[in-house]
Amino acid sequence: MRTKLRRVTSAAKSATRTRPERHRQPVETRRALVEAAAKIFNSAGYHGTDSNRIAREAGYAPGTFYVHFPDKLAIFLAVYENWVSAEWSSVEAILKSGGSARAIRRRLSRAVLEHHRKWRTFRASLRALSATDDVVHAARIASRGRQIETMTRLIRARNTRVPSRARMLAQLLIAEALCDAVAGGDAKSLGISEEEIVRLLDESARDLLGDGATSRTI
Amino acid sequence: MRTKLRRVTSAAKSATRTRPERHRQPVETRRALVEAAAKIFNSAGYHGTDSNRIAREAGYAPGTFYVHFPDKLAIFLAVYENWVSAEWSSVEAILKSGGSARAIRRRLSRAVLEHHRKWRTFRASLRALSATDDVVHAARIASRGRQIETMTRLIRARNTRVPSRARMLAQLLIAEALCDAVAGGDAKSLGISEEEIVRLLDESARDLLGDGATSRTI
Amino acid sequence: MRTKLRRVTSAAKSATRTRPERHRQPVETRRALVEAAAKIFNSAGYHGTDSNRIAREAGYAPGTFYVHFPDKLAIFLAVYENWVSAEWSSVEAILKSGGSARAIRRRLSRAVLEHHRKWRTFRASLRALSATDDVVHAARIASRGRQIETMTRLIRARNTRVPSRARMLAQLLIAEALCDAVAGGDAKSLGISEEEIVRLLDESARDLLGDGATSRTI
Amino acid sequence: MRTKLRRVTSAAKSATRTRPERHRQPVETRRALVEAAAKIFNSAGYHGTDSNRIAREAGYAPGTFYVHFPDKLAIFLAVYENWVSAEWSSVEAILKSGGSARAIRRRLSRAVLEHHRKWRTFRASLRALSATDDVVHAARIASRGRQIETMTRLIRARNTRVPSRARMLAQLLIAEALCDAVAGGDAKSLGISEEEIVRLLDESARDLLGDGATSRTI
DNA sequence: TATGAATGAGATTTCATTCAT
DNA sequence: CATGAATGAAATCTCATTCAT
Repeated sequence: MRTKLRRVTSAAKSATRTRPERHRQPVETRRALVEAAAKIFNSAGYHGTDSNRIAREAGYAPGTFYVHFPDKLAIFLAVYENWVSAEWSSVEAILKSGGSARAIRRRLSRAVLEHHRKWRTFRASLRALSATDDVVHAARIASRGRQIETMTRLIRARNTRVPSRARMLAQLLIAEALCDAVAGGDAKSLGISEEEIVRLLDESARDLLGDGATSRTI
Repeated sequence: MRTKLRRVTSAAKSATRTRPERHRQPVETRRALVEAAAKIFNSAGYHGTDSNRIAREAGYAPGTFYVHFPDKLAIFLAVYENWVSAEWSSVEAILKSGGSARAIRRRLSRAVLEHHRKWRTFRASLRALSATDDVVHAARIASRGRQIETMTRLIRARNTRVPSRARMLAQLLIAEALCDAVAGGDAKSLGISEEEIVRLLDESARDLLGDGATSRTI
Repeated sequence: MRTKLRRVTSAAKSATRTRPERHRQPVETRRALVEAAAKIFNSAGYHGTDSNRIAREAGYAPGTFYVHFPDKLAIFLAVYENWVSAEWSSVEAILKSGGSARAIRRRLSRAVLEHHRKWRTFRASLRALSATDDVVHAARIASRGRQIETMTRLIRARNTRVPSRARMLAQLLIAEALCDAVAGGDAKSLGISEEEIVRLLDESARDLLGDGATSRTI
Repeated sequence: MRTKLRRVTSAAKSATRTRPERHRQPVETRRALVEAAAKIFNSAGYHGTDSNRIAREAGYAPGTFYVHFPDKLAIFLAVYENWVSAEWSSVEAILKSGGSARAIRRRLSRAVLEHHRKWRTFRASLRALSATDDVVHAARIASRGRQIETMTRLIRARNTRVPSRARMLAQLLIAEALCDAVAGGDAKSLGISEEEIVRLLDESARDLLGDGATSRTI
């Protein structure tokens, strides 16, 4: 004796809507859409997100989405860009903040980890798309390039010796991998202490940011 | 008011069909489906793959898919399992092969890298699904656990000191991250020599498999 | 590795399409869908009807169906509701019309019979679904309740003594059963005169609506 | 975070199977299939029943079904025939049993009611199919004819005056309708006592089977 | 007769996208 | 710009039926 779950076509939705009193600035609309998209992509993944829902969540009608973005992929890339610059300005802020090298490195690890924890699902979608879609792949490569440049700039600003590009890329990749494992709860599920992983992450960062201690790392 | 609609089985079609002589072993059919699925998942990603196509590619009709798997996710997990055991038996074979520790480590790196290069897209889908779907996530965690056990066993067999589980997990993650970057062509696109990345990968493996050289790693 | 598959919107098709000038009132669309559904359910039965056909028949694309109804069952229930209220407003109209009790009763019988003749297949599906599906069952019970209330109201308005609820339910059931047999052509096929059945129906109604004649019924 | 319910392809099923040690009499196989079909049709309805399941439930492979029946409809009709003769032989048995007319009538009402309660869903499917499918419709008419003949024979045997065929058909229909309402729990759900409905059913039967009491009917 | 793997047509449903207002 | 009803291609999944053994 089966029965379906009726889709709540119009009731519940208005509860979620923000509808910020009909803001007429296109920039604002775009921003709202990107924000909503980021949130949904990050909880349901790219393929679990539908463009109508993005619009609705941002307080707009489905059609509005296509006024601002040619397609779903475009807004995904916009979210990506937002995301990358947010991460790096936060990194930059931390590096500019005072304290010992060790303190800074610690703050950095925490921030990066937190960032990954927060964007876990979005990042997973990014990787998957990147393997399948040339445009996303290119965007990701470009972003990696910019990450390495930023890293170079930051390290240079600290008067430390700049490592090879390969070394920097590796560091980015390792940081991501370890952060993901912690953020995704993998370590925990495997009975591995998150602290130990974080410590390994910290060690691996030592060389790059240099603090005089003996690098005995990963 | 008709009693039955006789299905008009179009004659022409059966002429075109390849129909691989109606294999009658379900195990064989299942294997063929998994094989086809692996191939397609790995080129189009999970969401770019449809069950009808898997069946067709394996030489069967759409319905046959559902005789052997309840849904697309089930075959994805089956592919995953295949994949994991294939990787580890190859690793084991290499470790059992003769030669110096360095030679073995080198062969290992190459093999793992090759494996990642080959399964790049599949793995990306795996990660993405793992972030969204509990079953996949659980399967992945379980597999990681087995990977660590296998690693422990292999290292112990070599009479080397067994590192902490955290350290082993980190090594798995790092290897994957670096391999992915090389396999995905990221390094190349960024003007970074793949060899250098491979060298870093090799160094990071040294500690775990131990070869007496000074570990001056990542 | 494609970014997007542009859908090739075949030109020719839009020429053929009837597209009833894109009615823009959802209410109107819904009505059209319900109307089409009623018609098809009533000729092919619930299981012989598919949602795409309903949409097409109403002049819409398949997807439009799901904009207005979550599934086939929902539109079936909508049709049912329409149907019940149509029947009872017609009954009410007849009871309000002038003439002797006998004349009214006769008109009533004819109307009810006609109604059943017209909706024979739909009603059969309703019964079948009601035995299998809890939601339909509940809807049917609810509707029966309302029918009894309406009946009570109508009888009371005629200053006749209101019979027991059991008696009223029985009357509803008997009327339906006899009407169905006539409407379905069962009587005829069995060499039984429809008039005689109608007369029995008429007699059985006498008590309820009261006309002073001796009730010598079924 | 969704997950599917895996279909238990081969485990649970064997539990249900009767597999009566490979009975090789085709008659026996047919009987087992009809029995299983009756059971499933009656719980899931015609459209909710699949031929593979019938076979499995009877302890056979899907193909076996088609050795004994040309299609699903054929077995439905076979079940119907079984059902009708079962009902009438039970009626006959009761009428042949001793006791006062009143007692017999009472036993009869109970038996008929019980029969309807037991076969509620099957009968609903029968009606629905009958509205859509000519073959089923014909079978039902034929069966009705036989019912009326049997009724005539039974009444004649009791030396009571045989009513008109219309009257007998009406009685069949009324009995069915009232029984269904009780069997389906409709009366109960509407706060109507089943006993009262049964009493009305009993009264309506009085005339036909005659017991000298004043007919104060429906 | 019985088997059971395979079939394939077709129904249900989704959702990125369009377009007239 | 914004709207939102409508679109329709396509994917998932079912199941009555076949056929080689």
